[in-house]
Amino acid sequence: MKIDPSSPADLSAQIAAAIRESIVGGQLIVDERLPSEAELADHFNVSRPTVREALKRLAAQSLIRTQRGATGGAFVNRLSFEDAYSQQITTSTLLLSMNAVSFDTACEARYALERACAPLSAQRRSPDHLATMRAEIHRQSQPGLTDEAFCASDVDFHRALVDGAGNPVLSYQLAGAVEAMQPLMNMITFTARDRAAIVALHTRIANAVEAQNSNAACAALSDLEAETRGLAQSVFAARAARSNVDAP
Amino acid sequence: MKIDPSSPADLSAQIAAAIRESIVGGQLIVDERLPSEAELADHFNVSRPTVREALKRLAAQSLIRTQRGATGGAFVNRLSFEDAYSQQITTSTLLLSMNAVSFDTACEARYALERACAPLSAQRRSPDHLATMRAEIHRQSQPGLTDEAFCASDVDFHRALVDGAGNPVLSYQLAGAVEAMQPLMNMITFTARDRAAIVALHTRIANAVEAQNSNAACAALSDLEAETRGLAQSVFAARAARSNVDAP
DNA sequence: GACTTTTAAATGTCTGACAAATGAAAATTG
DNA sequence: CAATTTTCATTTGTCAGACATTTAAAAGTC
Repeated sequence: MKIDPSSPADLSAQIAAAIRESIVGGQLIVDERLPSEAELADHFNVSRPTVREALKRLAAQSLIRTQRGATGGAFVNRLSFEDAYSQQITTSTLLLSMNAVSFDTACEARYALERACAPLSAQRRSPDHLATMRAEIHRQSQPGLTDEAFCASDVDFHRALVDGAGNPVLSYQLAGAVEAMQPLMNMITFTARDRAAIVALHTRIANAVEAQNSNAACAALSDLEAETRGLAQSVFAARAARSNVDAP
Repeated sequence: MKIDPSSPADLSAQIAAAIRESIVGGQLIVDERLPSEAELADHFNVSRPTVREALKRLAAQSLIRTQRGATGGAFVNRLSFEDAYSQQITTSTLLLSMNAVSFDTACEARYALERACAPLSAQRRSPDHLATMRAEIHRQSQPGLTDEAFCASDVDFHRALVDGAGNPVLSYQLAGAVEAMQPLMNMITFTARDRAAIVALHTRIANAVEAQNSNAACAALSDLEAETRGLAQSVFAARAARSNVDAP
């Protein structure tokens, strides 16, 4: 592990990269203890604050964890699915909100991915997943539900569908696609009729999954995609028309 | 933006979380300049090194960038697709390598997701994507190619397939699934016969995509999945048998 | 032997300082 | 006056040294 002191890049960034390579490359294994900050500072010929900045960078990516005390130090962290989920969601959400990704593009990606899960979910879904889907459908039918609560329930419904596939890697990959859509969906006002249509489609999906009919599930998902995109389009069109009148 | 000095969590972690919330929540917009380190230290009642550790955490997630000089400082960063890709790949790779995810589980997820892209790719692929796929197939047919180069070419082929869908969000989501498999694939030794079978399947996929036949593309992908899983199974079985003899 | 105290090692934080980069203002020059 | 150069203030990057806090192991005590 070497760094180049004459490089224009920050020393702490270089050190973080060097250690990261060692972890990704397998030279440092899970739960192994890194040298102490003082030893690292010595090794890289930098000061302790610089080493600390490097370690904080790695901690931010959940690559290491630190522990105080006599036997403390920095340890290579086992990246849990949970940590990976939340990183994935944060990244996806920011990516969509900061890059003027159109609603259609995000929606298309999300439903394409969900249709990839549907056959597996239809095949393997547990009673638990079905129960969650039914419960969320019921919640969505309640009158007086705020738009945000409706969207949150929508996310939970789709998560149950994805988790039903019983493949944690798939669940992880889909987490970003499903959750990152929520802020976009929150921009939509759902009328009672819109909600009824969505609930009906959710019911079709749940029925298809329960009947282990993957074709029907995919078809229902496609219809839901069309419904969602149409809904968004009319909302955005109305908004654009209004702003044209307000500020000609 | 407030922090709790009596909390057991690191101050730098708390400060990072507070700023992150402001970015994700939209209080800080892209390219906006954060207060200087000295001002932040003042605001949070901590020292500058502590603030710096917090900022490095955010920089590690590409949430901010820093610039030196008179008008320098920390700026909210527009998360580029490129940055998001590489974060996604790092996270996915570590998740697979650290969590004893079976080859089958990872493989199933990957091909399920690719089949989600295939219809869109068949519909929209540009001549460029087709050319890349053909070129990689040609490279894979070269004798004397190392196993690692073969795997790298495999990844490039599949990336072209995914990018053919013309949906950057989909490409981003798939990047992790495709690239994270490479280390697992690298554990396999490909015989000439294995390679021929894979090249034949790749050709079938490319032909189907060129003919805009999404059903054929999905079918070929399913066959490739079966081929890959079978291959991995026999390799791992042979390895297990050998180690049983070596160390009874 | 069980309990308490001490101690050493490690991270967490602070203070103060200097170096280096950088853009803007001021001074200089044609 | 315009163009160029110089100066300068601001800000991040780095360093050195110190103290606080936490933690587990070692030493001491009953």
